[in-house]
Amino acid sequence: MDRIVSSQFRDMVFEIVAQIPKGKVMTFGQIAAICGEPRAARVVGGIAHYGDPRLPWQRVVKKDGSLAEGYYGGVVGHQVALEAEGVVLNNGKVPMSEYQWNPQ
DNA sequence: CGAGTGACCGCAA
DNA sequence: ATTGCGGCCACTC
Repeated sequence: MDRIVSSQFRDMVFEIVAQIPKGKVMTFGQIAAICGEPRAARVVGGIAHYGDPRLPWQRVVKKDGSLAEGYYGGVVGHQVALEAEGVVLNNGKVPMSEYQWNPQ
């Protein structure tokens, strides 16, 4: 097991999001839980907003499969970005059972 | 430096 | 099913 010596919640989220493969999506709560704080889902959202816009935050969605509201262009732009990645949305939501990715 | 906000999640009524 | 509240970390003013 490799431990992230960065010891920064923010850096941890960056690594995880950056490692999400194309066509896959993760939830804020899931990422936060992997970072060690299953209740800091909101922190991930804040980091996403103030973090590196170059990271594929578009692959990060809510726990129930709905999309983020503060993404560039709104939920509409978010949906388009996901479809461009090869993710098919159903009823405006992502079938997590098929696209939710779990880090090794 | 202090206080407030934020792209969420889970539970309770 | 819907609404309201608490909780965590980082960043901005």
